[in-house]
Amino acid sequence: MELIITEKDNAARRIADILSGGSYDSTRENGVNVYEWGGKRCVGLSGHVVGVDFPSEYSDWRDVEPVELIDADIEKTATKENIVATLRILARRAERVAIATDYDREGELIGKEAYDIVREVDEDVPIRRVRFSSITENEVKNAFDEPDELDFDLAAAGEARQIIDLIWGAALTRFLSLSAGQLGNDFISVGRVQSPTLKLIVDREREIQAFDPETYWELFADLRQAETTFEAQYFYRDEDDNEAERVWKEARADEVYETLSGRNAATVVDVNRRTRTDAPPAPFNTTQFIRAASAIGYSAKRAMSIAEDLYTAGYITYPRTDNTVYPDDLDPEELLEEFVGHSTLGDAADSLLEADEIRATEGDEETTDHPPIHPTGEIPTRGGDVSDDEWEIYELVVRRFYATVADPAKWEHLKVVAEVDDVRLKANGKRLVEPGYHDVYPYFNTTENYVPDVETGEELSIEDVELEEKETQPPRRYGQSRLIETMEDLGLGTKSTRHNTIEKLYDRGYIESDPPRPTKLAMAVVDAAESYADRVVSEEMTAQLEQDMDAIASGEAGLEDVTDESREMLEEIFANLAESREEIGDHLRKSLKDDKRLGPCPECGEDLLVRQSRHGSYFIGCDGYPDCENTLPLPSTGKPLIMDGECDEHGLNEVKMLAGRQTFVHGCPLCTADEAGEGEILGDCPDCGEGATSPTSRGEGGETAEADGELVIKTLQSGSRLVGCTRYPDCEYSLPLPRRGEIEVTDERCEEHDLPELLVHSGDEPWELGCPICNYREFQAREADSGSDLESLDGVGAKTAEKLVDAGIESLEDLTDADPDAVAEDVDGVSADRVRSWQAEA
DNA sequence: GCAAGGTC
Repeated sequence: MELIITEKDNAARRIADILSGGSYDSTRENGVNVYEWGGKRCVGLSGHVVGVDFPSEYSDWRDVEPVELIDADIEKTATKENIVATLRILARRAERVAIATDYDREGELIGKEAYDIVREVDEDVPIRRVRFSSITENEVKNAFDEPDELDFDLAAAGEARQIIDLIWGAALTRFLSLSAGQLGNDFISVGRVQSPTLKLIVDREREIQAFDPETYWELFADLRQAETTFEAQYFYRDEDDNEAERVWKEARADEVYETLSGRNAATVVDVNRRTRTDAPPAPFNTTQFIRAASAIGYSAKRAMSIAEDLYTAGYITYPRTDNTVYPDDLDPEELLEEFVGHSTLGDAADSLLEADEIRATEGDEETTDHPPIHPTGEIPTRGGDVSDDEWEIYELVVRRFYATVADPAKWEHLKVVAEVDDVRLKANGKRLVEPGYHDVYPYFNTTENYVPDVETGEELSIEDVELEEKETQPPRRYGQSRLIETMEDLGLGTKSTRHNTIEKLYDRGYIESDPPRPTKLAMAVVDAAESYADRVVSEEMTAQLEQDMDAIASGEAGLEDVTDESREMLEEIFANLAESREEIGDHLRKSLKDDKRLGPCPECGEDLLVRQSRHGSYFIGCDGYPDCENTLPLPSTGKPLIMDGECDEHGLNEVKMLAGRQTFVHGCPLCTADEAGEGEILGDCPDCGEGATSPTSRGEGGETAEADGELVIKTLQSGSRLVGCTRYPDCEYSLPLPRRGEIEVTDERCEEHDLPELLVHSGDEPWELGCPICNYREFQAREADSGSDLESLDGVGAKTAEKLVDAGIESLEDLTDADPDAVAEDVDGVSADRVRSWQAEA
């Protein structure tokens, strides 16, 4: 029997299909799929099935000095025991083995791990390596016709990385955790990838904190030609012909304002027209996919999770790839034909097929493991096979593929300069004269700015002059997708790990909110690392490791050379660290407290801190405990986040409760503690409260407890409100509330649902909303209707429409009336420019 | 209960 081993089940099935001509049988052993046909068995691993770790005598953090880990043995142990067991059984019966893991460095290491498992049970069976850059009939058959040998040097390069990452990560993580007394769940982690990533965020925050805003002025004038007016901006040109719009001296700004206001016409002195070609984008790699998904409102984690589901279901190709060049075997024309006749994606495919020649764009990176992300041609049904969110992501992938085979777009730029005495005004017009790929890929901003045709010498009347005082802005925080792009540029992490690394920073309490902001703890960890172990917060460590791995792979260096040198460097770091252990610990402990501090305790003046009870629920307690027993309650939904804003009355920071889509602002905990309405318990949750029968599991160990959900009024981050369950996200029961007006909880109770009747104060007369459940049906009808016409806009799907509705924009009419900047502020992932383009469309 | 890298 010949045994074929692949990196994942999906690849095993496809290879079996190709080599067997579709005639394979599949069985399951230990929960692992095995595909068999004519004397062959094919089994898929699940990535790494063994992992490196220290022997068990090193596992108690308090018993082992972290420095001892540097020279500790490192063992390989099975992490996927069922797969390893299956592999052993199959290997015993194999006469030949072919390793067909992914064609990249990590794939070679995973192949070597399989090799070692096979060798344990059979010293002699021939083991070959097959390499192919895509799973297609040609490539796979050729690879199996000419099998190669495993590249042990390349695998050793990967092993060196494993060893170095483990030693540095574990030793430094334990050191910091022990120094601050943070053991158990709240340990303080450090790593080759996570720490430089955290430093990016921390450095940006430092710039923001050090930023000193400067005042400047900008001047605008509306110019009119016949019936059309357009906006022009004052600018000056320095000796080097650099143009600048910002005026730094108030006197000069006033002077220009006087000149413009005192005159009623400007003379056109220059008209400049040019066309610009706007090339279609390259195929999607993971990073660019995440970026595009984030522009339509998906977090990196959510985008990847949906892409993985779409891949598993067979609708798109493998979502973890660096490749931006389609392989030769992808025939774009054939793939386009799959979409012909489709209700929403068909027309675009038709129009693309009309071209004389279909050629795809190419990016800079061509790799051998997986193709760029593209649709497979298998099309799901919206609302049936896939949810609205999944469809939105699927459509993005399809349309990106369309864009890569579409024509470039053409813009016409028109720059007009007009003068009033020595004051120059400029208007930049742009028109999309040939939409090209924008027709099939509506995710980019295509806002036009209309400036009429004017001629040199023409007189334009000045309609309106504005002088605006502005301030320079600090640099912006990294958004998740920008962070992932920067990581890629710096070589940090891989296509498969970057988004996980960011999640890890959230989990460790290093960053909060979105875009991520560093906690005090994060600042302290980066401080400490910069002072004592600069390497581990620098991208240099990865760059050096890459070089070392290349040296191992090419045979110029041995694994031991590289790991020994790395161990020596870490020894030196520990020699310096030892004396400063207490100092570092104090700084970390202080920062941990700063992250929890709300302000002075009204009873004793010590600090009020966010604390967690033994059961896991959050409350506010005094640092003076046990002398001061003052406490304040917090809502039971979500995780508290301390905001910058302070309550004028009590001097305490306001609190926001983070709970995904049900995130809401709780406010000053002292004000809200005795305030009626907000946070007040209305009654038991019909889904999971007392009286509801379904027992729900919670807490550690998964023991079941009596359900105890209660309904409260929440104000979400977006400002909209709802009646939701305190056990969200475990219980998602919710009832809608009107967007406007103050809600009063009355003493009347609905007999049927045992909930209070609600009164809404908006306008002159309060109106009775009544029992929120009784009103649900009416609301449902209203909500179902609202927002639906928004989806007619280019690039607005259910998800975006929902977010617009949350922000108070329920119809095209609302959208037209809205201020684009305010909308961009309120709605994640929507830019003011995009709003303007919708307004133009509406 | 440490890392980073696969995969789900």
